[in-house]
Amino acid sequence: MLKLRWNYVHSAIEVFFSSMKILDDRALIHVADYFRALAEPLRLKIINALRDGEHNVGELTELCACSQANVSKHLTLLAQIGLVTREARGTSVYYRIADPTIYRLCDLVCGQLAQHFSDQANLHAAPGKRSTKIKKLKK
Amino acid sequence: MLKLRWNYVHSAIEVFFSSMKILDDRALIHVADYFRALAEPLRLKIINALRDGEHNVGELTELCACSQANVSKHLTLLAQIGLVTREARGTSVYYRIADPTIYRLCDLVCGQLAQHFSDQANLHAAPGKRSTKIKKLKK
DNA sequence: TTATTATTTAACTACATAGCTATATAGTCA
DNA sequence: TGACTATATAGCTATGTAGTTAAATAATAA
Repeated sequence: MLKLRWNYVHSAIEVFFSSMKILDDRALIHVADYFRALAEPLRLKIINALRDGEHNVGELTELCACSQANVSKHLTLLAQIGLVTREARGTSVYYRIADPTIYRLCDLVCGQLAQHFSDQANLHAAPGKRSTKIKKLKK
Repeated sequence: MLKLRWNYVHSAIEVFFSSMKILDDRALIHVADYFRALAEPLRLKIINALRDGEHNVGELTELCACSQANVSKHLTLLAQIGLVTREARGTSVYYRIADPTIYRLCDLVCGQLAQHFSDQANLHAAPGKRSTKIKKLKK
């Protein structure tokens, strides 16, 4: 399974060396758009709910415990950016993850955050070594 | 070098299995905040400029070709979220990447976007197979 | 046809924030 | 001390967007 994911890592690193270092402003906008799609808790919740496979809008509304219109709007955005695919069947519309890469992104962030909070906890646990440089996460 | 990065991948995947599936709403907010920090072209530009090591605010202002106040504000945000570290030396303040993970994130997104645009190009090049489901990226 | 259900969309409000200008703060040197 | 430089911040405007409500659209069934 880990083997399976290797190609992704390899190609991603190649892309980085070939393009990331010379990213022009236009490309940065696309990358920022991609990250912005993941910068909303409800969208992450939807994405997380799609881990186990496709769901229709009603199911996702239930799973996310919010309004159906709101879920629909977020799904539209996710589809526009190519993160999910849309398939109408009967009166329902089923969405599924189009790009499993997002889970690797989320995993990396989770790992980093865990490390970050762990570091903070250690700093706070060590008297006299409290960090004054990094303020608390806003809000 | 690829070997070196392996531990990161492994631990990230472990974190995913241990925590991502049961992310509560509070955790989702933190993850979203992290992504939001990367959801701004200028911040990505700053991060990219820090690839080769530390820079002070003046240098970053020059490299990003924008106002000093704006760079400072973005750097403050990046520091708050733990992506960069701040170190005052003399009258200057030097920033450096605190979390190399972000480059792996950017690389993944770049790879995915390249794939996405490549797919779109192929779709547009194949008459009669044009996709109607996914609209163009907004704006 | 009408009724029903599922989804999308339009219109709106409230809020967050990017970028600007001007000012404040802090360190260095005379 | 004052002058100078580097950085941070306050106040402001404009823009984007999350969430809500209500209406529109689309597919199915009676």
